[in-house]
Amino acid sequence: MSRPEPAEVPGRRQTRQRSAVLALLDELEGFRTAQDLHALLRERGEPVGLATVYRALQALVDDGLVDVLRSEGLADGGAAYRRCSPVHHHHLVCRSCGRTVEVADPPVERWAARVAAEHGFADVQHQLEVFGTCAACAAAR
Amino acid sequence: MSRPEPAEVPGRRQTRQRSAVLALLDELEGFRTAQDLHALLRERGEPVGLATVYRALQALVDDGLVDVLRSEGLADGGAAYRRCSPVHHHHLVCRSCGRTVEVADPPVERWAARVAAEHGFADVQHQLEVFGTCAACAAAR
DNA sequence: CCTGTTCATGAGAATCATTCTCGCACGGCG
DNA sequence: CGCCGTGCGAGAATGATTCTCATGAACAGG
Repeated sequence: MSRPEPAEVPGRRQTRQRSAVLALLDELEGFRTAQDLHALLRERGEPVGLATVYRALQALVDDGLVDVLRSEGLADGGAAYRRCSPVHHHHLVCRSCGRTVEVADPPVERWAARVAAEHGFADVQHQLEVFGTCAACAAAR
Repeated sequence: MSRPEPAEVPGRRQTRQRSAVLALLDELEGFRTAQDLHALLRERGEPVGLATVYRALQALVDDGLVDVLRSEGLADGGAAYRRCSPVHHHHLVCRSCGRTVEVADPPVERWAARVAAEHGFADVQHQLEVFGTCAACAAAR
């Protein structure tokens, strides 16, 4: 109950671990699981606790700096994270190599809002992910 | 209103438990978790093992008779299942009561295919879910 | 209808990702 | 410089899903 700042970004403390997580995400191109990121950090000689990685990722998601993916497009049971631009967008993800392209789509935004309104739904939000096999992976196969 | 003749798939045995799961799903309108369905079945006096519910649901998903939802729009950590029409469609889900409306959207289909093609992606598939608060729930609040 | 083979079932254990607990260390500010 | 509160880390706890394996039911052939 001693929470000074509710939903705003309270001055997140700058720590070595948090910076390391963000820096790592900046270098990676596809979605990675928390466990994955944790393993990568240790390999790099950045000892970070697993719980800390989860905490950092949640904070980053809350701050809108990272996107999370829970679809079955990847391995089951694991949420995947990726550094993203803060503006609303969707993802085109390679099923095979995980490479991701951010795409915007104004028409879908409008469509979602309209359809929701037609059915009496308010406070609308939506999720759209497109999966496929990228050119490189298709060629390799 | 709907034919009581579920698509029987070769190699799939018809058992009391499997029928019970499918019958239950036919009556429910929203997405339910596996644990939820398990509890409901026991209440109805249909003793079914939890593992069996999971197996039945997976089989139904494989056969395309049931849709699965893994988004964070609902209860945390749990996949939700729902009886669905076999044709491609998307869902408009009430965040509060779980009521679901199936919606079709040809424009999005075309858009997804086009965007994927532009980036060299093949074998495309997509997922789109819209969450909101339905009229009834908004009024109740 | 009867019987054998095979696959499904069920109870509980195992697995796996994620979250929580709690004592300790460190960042930031006075 | 020293305090206060937040972040950290290791391991335990949680909770959903999957696996194991002995038993029983479903279908096919006789």
